[in-house]
Amino acid sequence: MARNKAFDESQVLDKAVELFWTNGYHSTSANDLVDGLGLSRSSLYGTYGDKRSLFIQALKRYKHEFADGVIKMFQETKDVKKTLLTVLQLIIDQDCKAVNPKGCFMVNTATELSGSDPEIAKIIDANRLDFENVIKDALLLGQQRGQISSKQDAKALARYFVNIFFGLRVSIKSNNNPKILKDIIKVSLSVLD
Amino acid sequence: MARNKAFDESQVLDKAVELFWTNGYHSTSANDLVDGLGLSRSSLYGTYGDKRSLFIQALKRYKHEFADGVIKMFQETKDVKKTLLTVLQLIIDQDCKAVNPKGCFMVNTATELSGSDPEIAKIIDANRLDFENVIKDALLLGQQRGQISSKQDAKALARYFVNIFFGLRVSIKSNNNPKILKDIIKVSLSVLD
DNA sequence: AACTTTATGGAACTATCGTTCCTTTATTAA
DNA sequence: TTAATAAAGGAACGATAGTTCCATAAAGTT
Repeated sequence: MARNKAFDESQVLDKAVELFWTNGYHSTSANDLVDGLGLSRSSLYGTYGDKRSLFIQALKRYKHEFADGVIKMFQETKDVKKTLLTVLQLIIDQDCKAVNPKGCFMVNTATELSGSDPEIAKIIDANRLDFENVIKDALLLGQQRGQISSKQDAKALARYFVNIFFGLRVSIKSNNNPKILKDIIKVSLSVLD
Repeated sequence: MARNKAFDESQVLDKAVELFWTNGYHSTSANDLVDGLGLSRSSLYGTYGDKRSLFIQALKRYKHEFADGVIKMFQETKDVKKTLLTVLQLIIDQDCKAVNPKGCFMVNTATELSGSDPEIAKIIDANRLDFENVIKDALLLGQQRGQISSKQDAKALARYFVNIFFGLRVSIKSNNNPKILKDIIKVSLSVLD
């Protein structure tokens, strides 16, 4: 019937994630997208809609590509403290190697757009809640098994750990000194003892 | 010799803090500044230089107006745990009342510009270090007095608390539900027991 | 092969970006 | 009161923003 697209739609979306993640929404121009994604204006707008729409698609893809993997780790955990350490270590490793760390796409977007775009704020808080819930379940299991202290409420602990993640993502942006980050992780996990 | 300015230079800078704090750097246009500050383009550029220069002046003013007050609280503290609670409560109160919470100007700027502007990243990390140091001293004093546990290193604890602050500022941006924030604070402070 | 449909390339549009410049107005020292 | 200096107002600048449109190219259907 008609001509085929000359690009892989989801592959291009990955590049969009990269661009928006690195530079944020407002600092990524339509020209940057055309150059970075390697397709023409018409294909861009024809396939993904306008800039904001593409951004939202990229944000959702980020959730599936990165956040969901971490969520799975908590769902399948045998030792929640170990998993928390692994995830925290993962966050650090990702950005400590980098020359200028990207941080977390969700966190970056929260500070840039949550105040002005309620739809985007909703996506971000839904992601936050997913983490809260899965970590809560993992902590509950750990408490039942006696692997971690039961002194504190699992839900409160889960909220606390999500907050730790958020903080680390910010800390890393202006100072990715591993020593500082190691200190933070060590103290953060001590609430489980 | 010459005509006087028709505006209070530091009062206008306060308005600039408000604008950049609320909307960020890229989302605050030159027109927004002209409208919001209430002075003409020529006065704006003549007095503060270009947009980036004004932004940096606003960021530094924010530090003096807001951060320095908190720093003083730690310097004069008699009970570091109580002061930490007060400050955390202060952060929450500021943004829980608001319709769309502004978060922290430093944190917002870290995620928006630290990756692309090293000079600004330096200002932000200097601020972070100021907090780390003053909280560390306060914690040391608390440990010497036996008011808080000495199980953990004061410097590591201080780094941890700065990270908690950062996290809260992000958490608030997309969900300023006080219950969540209360949970976070409660668990966060438990490391001092 | 003709027709229909969609993708592509790129020119072009309006609006807005940050900034500059010039004229007019005000102030104060001489 | 005049000369010197700086502030204010606002038009205007070139550059870039995001987006649309149209002519052309390609692919599948009949």
